[in-house]
Amino acid sequence: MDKLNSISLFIKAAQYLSFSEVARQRGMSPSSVSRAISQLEESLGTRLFNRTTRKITLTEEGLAFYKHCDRILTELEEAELQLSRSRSHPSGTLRLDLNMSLGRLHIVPALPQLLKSYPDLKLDVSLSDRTVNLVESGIDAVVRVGSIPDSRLMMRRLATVRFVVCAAPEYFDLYGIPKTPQDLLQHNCINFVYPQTRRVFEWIFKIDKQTFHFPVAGNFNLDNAEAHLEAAIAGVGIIQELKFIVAPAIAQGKLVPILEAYAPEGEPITVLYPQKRYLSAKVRVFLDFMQELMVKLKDNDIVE
Amino acid sequence: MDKLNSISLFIKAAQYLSFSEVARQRGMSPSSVSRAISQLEESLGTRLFNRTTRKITLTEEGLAFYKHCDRILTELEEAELQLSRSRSHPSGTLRLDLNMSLGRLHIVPALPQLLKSYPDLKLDVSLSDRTVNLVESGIDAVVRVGSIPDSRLMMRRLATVRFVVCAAPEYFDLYGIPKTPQDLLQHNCINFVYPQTRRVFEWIFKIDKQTFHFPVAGNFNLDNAEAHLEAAIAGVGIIQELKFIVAPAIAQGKLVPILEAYAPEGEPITVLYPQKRYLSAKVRVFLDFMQELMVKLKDNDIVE
DNA sequence: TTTATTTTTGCATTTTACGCATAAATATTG
DNA sequence: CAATATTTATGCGTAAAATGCAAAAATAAA
Repeated sequence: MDKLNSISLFIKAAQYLSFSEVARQRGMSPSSVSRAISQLEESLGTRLFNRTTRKITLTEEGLAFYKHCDRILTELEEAELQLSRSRSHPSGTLRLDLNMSLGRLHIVPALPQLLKSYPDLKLDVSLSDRTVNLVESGIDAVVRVGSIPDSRLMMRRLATVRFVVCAAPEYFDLYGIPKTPQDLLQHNCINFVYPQTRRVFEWIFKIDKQTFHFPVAGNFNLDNAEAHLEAAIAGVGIIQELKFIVAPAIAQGKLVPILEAYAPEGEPITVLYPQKRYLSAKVRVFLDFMQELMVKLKDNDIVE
Repeated sequence: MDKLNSISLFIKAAQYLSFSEVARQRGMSPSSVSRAISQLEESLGTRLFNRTTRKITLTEEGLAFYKHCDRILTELEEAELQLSRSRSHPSGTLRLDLNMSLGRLHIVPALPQLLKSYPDLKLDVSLSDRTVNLVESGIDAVVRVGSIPDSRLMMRRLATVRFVVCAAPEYFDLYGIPKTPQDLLQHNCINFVYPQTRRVFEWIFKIDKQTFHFPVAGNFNLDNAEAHLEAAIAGVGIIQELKFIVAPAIAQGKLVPILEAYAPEGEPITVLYPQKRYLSAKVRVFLDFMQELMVKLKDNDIVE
């Protein structure tokens, strides 16, 4: 018999001074109660009840133990209650690591709304694109753009974001508008370099439903997506960039999209979080928040 | 797995952040630890650890639960420690019910010594000769003189006390000294009446190794042993009384014993206490105290 | 890239718990 | 005072649970 259960039975027995009554209330046989208490006494090495075949009374030691244990069980219940509360009511610190660009441009601006909805929630947000160890770093959720290698983490695919090829209208005025991917070879294409691997991002196009990786040339390499954007706005050259990065500039007429017929499959926007079972409230709430945010972005035609 | 054990394992795991280490320390297999924690999480409905196959870290909820439970387990240990202390170190109130005469004349005067030896001990003493229900009345031990009907109580026979026939020297000066029990029929014998049953105590003698009950006559009946004694000292008549009652008066020459050759078997002095298992420290200490007291009485030839 | 460590899971075995029937003892009731 | 009913304790057979081992999966370290 579970010691904690024995103690719980002991407490009831001490209150009702009857094993049978406890047995009735707990839906078990009187013999089980009797045995449970006996074993508890054995393990404590102390007799808790004085017994006759018809009556039991607490020994002095039993009374002392009862007072202790009553409080202990209450505290344990409180501890469990707090857990179940934190399960339904998000609180504590939610630690996030967000894709640099998506985070800065779209998620972080929306996060105050999340805090407003859950006043007990605190946020600890980092922006990066590296692979983080959720377990070690204590991070609760990670948002990434692009395909993710398999891991033991839970993944939820939120949306797809397309690549857009574009440049400043001034650039096109000077050098003309490419009509096919091949035309890009005659243009100054600003390459993006992955900060981690230092490898140059290969432009992608879809021609007749087939996807092609397309090395392009240029005199300006950058390893930061927003600097990449700024360079294009400045008229340095053409870029292929994720739509959520260039969308505001396009809307403002600072950039003009081209080659839309050759747009490749988009990249997935994914949120990763530890284990599925017993998802904590704060992570659950963040997942919902991201879903809603994606709906808004979809409405604005920024993601799909 | 016992929930309390699971919690204990959880606490160790939270401290070492390793199931294997806990398993080593507790001499069990890592799989058991893993399963115990999993089941605890299941029962709480909350994930306590973030896991990889090589590392575990506490979740925020796990940390909160850890803080709670660490204290709870400590308190439980304290409760058990207190029990084991009270088992070895007598404290609390020792409730006694003592035979009226033996209690008043010999036990109560010695009890201060017991209190001196165990400063944490309190005494609650009643003097009576009735049959008491130890369980219901909450009495820890009862001292009785005379044979005891079988019961579920533990009995320890401490000594035997003889009956003594005696009277004041002034009485014998007036009426002569009886030489045989039969001679008593010519004397004024003060009868003792049992207060409960109102039956007259029948004098007992041993003649040629045979015990005889012997109704004697008199004009003075009493239901109190010490009043009985006082009446004899006053020279009213002859009494047959327990030795521990008359011994001081005999020692002082106030009473003179007679018919010692016919002295019957004595009455047992018995201490009764509940159940044998897990005898509480205070009762154990009282039993020892009574043994010692009886040794002294034996040395003074008051009991045998 | 290889090695070693750590968590997890399936499986066979041992241990433990549970309820029933029964015994023992004692309040309660007529 | 006797009969009845209630309560605790125990033996026993069955059912459930825990345990350790072996092996798998995954990852940190070398």
